[in-house]
Amino acid sequence: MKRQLDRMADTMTIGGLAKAAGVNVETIRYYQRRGLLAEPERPTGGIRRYGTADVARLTFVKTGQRLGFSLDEIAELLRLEDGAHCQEASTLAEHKLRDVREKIAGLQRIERTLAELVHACHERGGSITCPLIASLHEGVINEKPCPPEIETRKPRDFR
Amino acid sequence: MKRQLDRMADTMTIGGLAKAAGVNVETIRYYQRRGLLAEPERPTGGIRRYGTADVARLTFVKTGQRLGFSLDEIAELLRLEDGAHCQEASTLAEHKLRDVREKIAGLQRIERTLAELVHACHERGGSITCPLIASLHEGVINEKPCPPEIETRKPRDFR
DNA sequence: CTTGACTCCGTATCCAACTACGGAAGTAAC
DNA sequence: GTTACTTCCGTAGTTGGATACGGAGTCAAG
Repeated sequence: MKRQLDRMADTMTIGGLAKAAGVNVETIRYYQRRGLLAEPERPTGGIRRYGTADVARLTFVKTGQRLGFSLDEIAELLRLEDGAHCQEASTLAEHKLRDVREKIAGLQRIERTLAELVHACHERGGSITCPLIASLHEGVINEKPCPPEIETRKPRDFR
Repeated sequence: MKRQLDRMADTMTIGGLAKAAGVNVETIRYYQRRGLLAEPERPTGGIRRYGTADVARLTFVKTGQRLGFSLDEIAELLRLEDGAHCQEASTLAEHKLRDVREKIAGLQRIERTLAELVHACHERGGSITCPLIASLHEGVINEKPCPPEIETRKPRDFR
């Protein structure tokens, strides 16, 4: 699918690349530091130029994030980028899928409990205490206290 | 429900309170700094004592967290703790419920896409490229690109 | 009266993924 | 050739919710 476009037009400055990919300049630098994006050579004291391959790279990263992958995981996917490692790549995706499903299940438990409490608050006939507040005191659990705690370390909200 | 227990037995040290409430000592100090838990007076150069009311407070906080409230929101709920503000409290819960539902919806979109990609990876007959990797290049979106971006700021995974 | 466990307190560090800042140097338009 | 924007680069700050550290003080048992 790609032609000699590759070497053709490395014409953008970092600002242009940022605009083209819809990210912040600082984010690009950050990705370079993290090794997610190569830093092109710069012509003796001049300014680096970027091309469509770099836009593609950023698309890859951002898409990965939208799917819930961390930057480290995306780095791994980039290692497998040649397409010859479909097995490994999809295994990674399966792990992620499991994570996502667990997260959904957890949130659904929260949802049920919150919905019940809100409902109870609306229903309460002249009861003195607020059902929500009361439940917080009593330590409402929505059955299943999250067994051995699958510690997913803060994978920031996808954007 | 509460009797004069209140003033009765402020017998625990911070370590005992931590054990009783199932949290770390440092967490208690942290909550004190954040104003979520009062610091009892300490008898001239002595050691502070805590009681059942403090355990209850910690239960309240931890339960709130399990329901997805941030510490700031929990502080707000504590302000409404007297039970006379059921209206306000449940409004807060309704907001949270909306957040949670949005989060679930977002994760479900991710889930669908990931599941499709994993499936495609398994199905692919001799195709050269890995469908997952290809999709990342193409910028897979699972319809609905998250319109004005509801920026929920990192509400750490509930424990 | 010493040992060991705990408390107190302030400050520093962690995680992920950025974002911001400041000074120097390059580049582009007038 | 001056003004105005960028780029480069290193470093520091942000967010939320803790956790860790280190030195000094306290307390109970032996």
